[in-house]
Amino acid sequence: MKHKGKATSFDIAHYAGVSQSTVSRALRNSPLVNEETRRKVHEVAAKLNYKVDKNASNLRTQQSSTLALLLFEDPTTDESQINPFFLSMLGSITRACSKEGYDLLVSFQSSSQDWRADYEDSHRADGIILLGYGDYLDYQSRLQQLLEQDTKFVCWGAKVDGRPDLTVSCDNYGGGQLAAQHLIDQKRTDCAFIGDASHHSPEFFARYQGFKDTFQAKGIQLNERKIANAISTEDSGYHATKSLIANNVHFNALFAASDLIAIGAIRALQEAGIAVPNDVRVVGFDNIPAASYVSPALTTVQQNTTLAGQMLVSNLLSLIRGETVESTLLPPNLIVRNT
Amino acid sequence: MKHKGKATSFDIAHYAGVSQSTVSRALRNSPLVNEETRRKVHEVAAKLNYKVDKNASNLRTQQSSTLALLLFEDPTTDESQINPFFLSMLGSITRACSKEGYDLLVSFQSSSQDWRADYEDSHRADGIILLGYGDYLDYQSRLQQLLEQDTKFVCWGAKVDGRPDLTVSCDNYGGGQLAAQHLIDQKRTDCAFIGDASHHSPEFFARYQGFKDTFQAKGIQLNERKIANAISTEDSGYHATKSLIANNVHFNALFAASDLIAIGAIRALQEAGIAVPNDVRVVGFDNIPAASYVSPALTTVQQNTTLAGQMLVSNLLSLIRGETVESTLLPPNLIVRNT
DNA sequence: CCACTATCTGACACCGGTGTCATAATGTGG
DNA sequence: CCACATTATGACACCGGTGTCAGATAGTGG
Repeated sequence: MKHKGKATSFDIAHYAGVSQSTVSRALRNSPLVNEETRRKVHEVAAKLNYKVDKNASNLRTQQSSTLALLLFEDPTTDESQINPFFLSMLGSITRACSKEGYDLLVSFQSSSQDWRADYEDSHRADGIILLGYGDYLDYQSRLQQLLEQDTKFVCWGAKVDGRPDLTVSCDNYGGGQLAAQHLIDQKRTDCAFIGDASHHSPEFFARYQGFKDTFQAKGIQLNERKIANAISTEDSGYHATKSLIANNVHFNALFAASDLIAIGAIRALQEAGIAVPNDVRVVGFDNIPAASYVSPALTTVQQNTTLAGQMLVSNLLSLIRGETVESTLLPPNLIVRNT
Repeated sequence: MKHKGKATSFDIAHYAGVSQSTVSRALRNSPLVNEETRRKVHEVAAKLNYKVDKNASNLRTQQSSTLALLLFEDPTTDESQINPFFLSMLGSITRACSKEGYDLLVSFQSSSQDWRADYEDSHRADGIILLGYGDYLDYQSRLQQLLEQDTKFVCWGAKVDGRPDLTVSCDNYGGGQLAAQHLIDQKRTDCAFIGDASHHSPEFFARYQGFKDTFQAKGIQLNERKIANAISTEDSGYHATKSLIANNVHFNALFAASDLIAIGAIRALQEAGIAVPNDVRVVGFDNIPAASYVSPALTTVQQNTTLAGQMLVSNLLSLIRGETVESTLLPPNLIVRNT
């Protein structure tokens, strides 16, 4: 009775005394099959622990009920740590996929050469989610390529003018405004910014713009000298802040383009004997888990990762179904803690 | 010239003026095909942006070059947060997979009913990695089922006697010893333990045993009243510690079964006006990213997640290839910080 | 009782590759 | 020049499902 290898629909057909076609229909609950027959087939299938071969099924139907997630990070990041913000996005995307009945293929783009966006071409996935800060290598030209190949994909991250790709992102500009308004309310108007004030990372740039513009609207100009560049790591934030301090730059508030940067900045400040929040108030961005654990607990702009994951998945599925979808901008949220 | 839909090997064959069989061979660099022909085929394939259809290929070869990762957490955990330790394992597993040329399917087991370990049965994956603390629902009986179905899988977590599954885990017992020895060296022998001292979670239990036995070897008996149960969340650690304090339990050291618990415990201690590390020294377990960011920085037992991910993948691949593999025990590592 | 419809089932082509086998073309030694 | 090995290629079955079509059976109305 025990076969070598897995049971196929032919085995079920044999034991249930029907044709293989009927087995296939019965298992997918086609209305064409008699109630009695369906019961019988299901029963035999359960007994033989039969599972539909997804490869055969996908091959025939030309779709995979699978999405692919491409996760890429700043190439200068060492390989041991992954930005916790992306990890929590990963978690919410996984959950959203499974809620929609899709599987998720995950892939890191750790080195430049293995840009593996061919999941759709090879019929492994019906669509692709791109997750990462958009300053990765020749990101732009690669997106262009995907568009030309008519690959279905959604990007996490800032919408860039003139790029017709579908994106889901946090309102980074609005988040910068929130941070600025909070500091203004606290009467801290002598601000430093740590992140990337150039166009290099569209997300960081938008955060900076919203921040700067809000101050400007109050007649306050941000001082160029109080801007330091950093990528999104604790270490980078630490060193950027240290160099500000070493250059005798003074400020009573600091806006960091990400929580990791903020955490590094706080460490640098504390080492220099500068009290947080008394001497310098700090606002971060992302609301990563660690933000609430550090002490003092970090005030930060929250990105709703659960919603973001759901929107990425549902927008992508709409796109795949051929519906017209608009890029989505999610409202950020200020979490006031102790910095 | 532009086809509707993706190009197939027949299209390549047509344009290259050879048979489809030859295309297939040429693209897989079979030695049977002439150098000149191979070049020509590759050239046409590149021009048409051809990618092998993985479904067809997998169907024929009966393997998928894909592994599946089942991530399950304590069912009481709310769905928004995922244990950061598992996230970093996820990261290292993803990297290890891609290094081996395998893709990774990720799935959360958030609710009880959707135990989807059928990735192998449905030929979606060649093997399965199970990741989670082993107190998930009727975990044991489900493993038994996988074994009976001859599914290829590896578990992260404690090796349980009499269970013939392949595991990779940290030496939790040894980790408990490290923590104990460290506290003894610091002359802190009045210890509390927060975690799970029952057999419920084999990992936590082993950590507790190693800890307890080391003290016992020095003639010190752990006081039952100083043990509090907690699952691996910050909140649970916080409440467990709070209840110890409320019950007037005194101690000058605390061993937490995980970093999240330790972070929650520190919060409870600090709120109660108990200084860390002066009044109570704290040792955690896992070395999650946040451990180094909290203040005071957490002393903890590190699990080498990079190595763990590599071992899980390589052991699973060995198992799939039919080689005999032994369960692996990874050495833990004490990271002394400021608690 | 026949014509016609509704319901159910089986035969068969097909998805796009891979592997086997037969065969053609070329080369080598006696 | 023939026997034989070597190399390169095409024809074809096959993986395990899904969808289409034709046909069998039962049911209904005139």
